[in-house]
Amino acid sequence: MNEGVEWAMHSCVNLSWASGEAVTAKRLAAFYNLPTAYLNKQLQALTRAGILTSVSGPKGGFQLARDPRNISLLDIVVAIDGPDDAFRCMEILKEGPGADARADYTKVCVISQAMRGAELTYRRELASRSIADISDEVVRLTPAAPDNTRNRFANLKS
Amino acid sequence: MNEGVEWAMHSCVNLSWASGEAVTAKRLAAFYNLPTAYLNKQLQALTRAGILTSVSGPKGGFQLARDPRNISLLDIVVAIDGPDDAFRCMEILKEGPGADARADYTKVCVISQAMRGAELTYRRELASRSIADISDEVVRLTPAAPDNTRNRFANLKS
DNA sequence: GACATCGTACTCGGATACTAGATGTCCGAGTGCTCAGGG
DNA sequence: CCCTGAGCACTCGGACATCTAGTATCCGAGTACGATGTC
Repeated sequence: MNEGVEWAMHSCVNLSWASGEAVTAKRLAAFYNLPTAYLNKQLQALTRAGILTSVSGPKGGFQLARDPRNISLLDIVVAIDGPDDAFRCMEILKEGPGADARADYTKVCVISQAMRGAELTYRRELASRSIADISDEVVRLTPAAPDNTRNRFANLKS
Repeated sequence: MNEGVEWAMHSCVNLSWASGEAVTAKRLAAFYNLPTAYLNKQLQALTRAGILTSVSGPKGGFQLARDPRNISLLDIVVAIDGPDDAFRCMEILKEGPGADARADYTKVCVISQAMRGAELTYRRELASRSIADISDEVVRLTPAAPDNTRNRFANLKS
């Protein structure tokens, strides 16, 4: 899995604490000491997926496009890592004996079904957790986190 | 995910129908028109993982090392794709404000927890399905499959 | 005729190239602020 | 003093290198069969 997924999730949580202000890729990257240009690339992907909105120019930056409750972890994974399943059925059964060239072995093959089923539970789990859930849990553990984040962003403004 | 996982699973199911005879990588590859040497590499990985046993020389080949009921799909995924989770927590929080260098953010980070939880359900699902389960299901749908496979192997003996 | 030994053919095993995708970087496109100039 | 417009500084956006890991291949190690020669 793409490493940018982790960056994107943390950045989205931080953005949920930015109280509506646009935050630049530069500051988001400085927060965790990440390469700015590469993080920017991931943020672009989130923007294309409709998770973030972006504004160019001075006072520009990124912010969440919708309520954090409506942004699931799956949304982020799909945006960064693509919609394809990890297990790709290449339909090798079509080369085997008694194969039906018209059949869709992605659906018919029992192994493909089992793998798809497992990935489905995985995705359901990720779809059931939103950025807001993550934020709430973090706040429960360390209530000062949002303020710390805002202060950090303020200090990075120099 | 490594493409060899699919090959390995189909080959294990076929081996479960080989009635104890060793099958060469050459024949297993010819079955689905796969590159022999590369499939051999995957079979080696299965052997190292203790899923298959291998014998060199004439009348050599591969066979299942244990009862198909005790070979889960997860075993195969781990053998081919490695034991690492897809999501690797790089502990970027250690670069953030108020970080504790001694803490293990793989365990502490809420995002890491959520991702690990999702992958856990995924692995549980795969661990609950054995090669024997797959075989049974295939036989239920097409009872002639094992015989077809044995015949195919016999015809490939030339 | 029977046995032992050598040779041979066949298969697994790991070391070695090749290639695609992830990682990382750079420059152009777009936008709001600032400041100068004129009314 | 206020308004207008051009310049500028800053940021996003996508095109361009680099590098790891998956893909593919080849040759050596190991083993059983069979042929051959001898007793």
